[in-house]
Amino acid sequence: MKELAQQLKEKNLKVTPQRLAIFQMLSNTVEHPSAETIYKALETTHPTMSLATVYKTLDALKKASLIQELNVGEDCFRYDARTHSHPHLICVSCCKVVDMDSIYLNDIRERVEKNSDFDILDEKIYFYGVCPNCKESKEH
Amino acid sequence: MKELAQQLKEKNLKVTPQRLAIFQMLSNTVEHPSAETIYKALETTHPTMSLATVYKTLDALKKASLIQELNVGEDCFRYDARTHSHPHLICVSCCKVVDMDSIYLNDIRERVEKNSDFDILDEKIYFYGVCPNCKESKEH
DNA sequence: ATAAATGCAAAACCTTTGCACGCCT
DNA sequence: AGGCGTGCAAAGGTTTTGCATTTAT
Repeated sequence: MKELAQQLKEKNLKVTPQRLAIFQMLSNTVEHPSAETIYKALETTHPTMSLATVYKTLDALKKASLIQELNVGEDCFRYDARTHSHPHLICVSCCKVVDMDSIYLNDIRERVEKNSDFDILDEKIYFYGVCPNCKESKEH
Repeated sequence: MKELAQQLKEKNLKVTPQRLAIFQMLSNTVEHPSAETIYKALETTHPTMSLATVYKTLDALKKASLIQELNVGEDCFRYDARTHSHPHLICVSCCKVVDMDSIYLNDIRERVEKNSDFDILDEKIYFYGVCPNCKESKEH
């Protein structure tokens, strides 16, 4: 994987400790955190960083296509450093958001383009259900 | 189509002029309006109706599965009286939201269930692109 | 040097909530 | 009488904005 700082530079974004910390945190998690969650996770290592900076950074990264924003139907956005379009599975019981490998739906964009008059640029696919963990706990 | 009032009654929702107006407005449009848009659209016929009532009604209809809530990535929700799960096409240029016939993606839930350990209950599928109208105006 | 990023506070925005009043049975 | 729905105002929560200061290049 390319150095995160390098990726920022290529998009003409100045490399600041705050941006690196946020980008790195997002790159190393599978949790799809919200702005608030990111802010709290970095509180100990970056105690002076403000929530506004988190929002501004997420906006910059999003516009640079270095991260993507998720809308799973909550009151806030979540963020994902995997920018390649892929479906997400959301557990309605524990609210966990899990990545799904996009290969299983590889052909659907093509199908949509064929059956609509839109030029498709992007897609967001969310499946809601019960995750394996929660299924198990319900059985007990 | 079943009478709207009848549908409300079946869900143990009292039939009020406000609820009927909102439900009817949603049933007769393909525009996927937001709460604010609904409120403004009904302003002339129901001048005393408050925005809070719109929100409360939408919540009641949603919980009764008479409408569904859409998250197309804007700052507010949109609503759709077609409750059968179907993909939506969003024009990134004019922000129009269009229904797509779900038959074109009939098999995907099945595929997701087969390739994940989730029990799938619902899905939200959004495609972002340029609609025919906007494609045309860009060419000029 | 200078253009951009940060941090703070305030504002904006959508949505929810509390409560009194009204309506209908 | 009783329970629910409405409308108003206020509150809540997330996100954005303005501005002075600091920082990166």
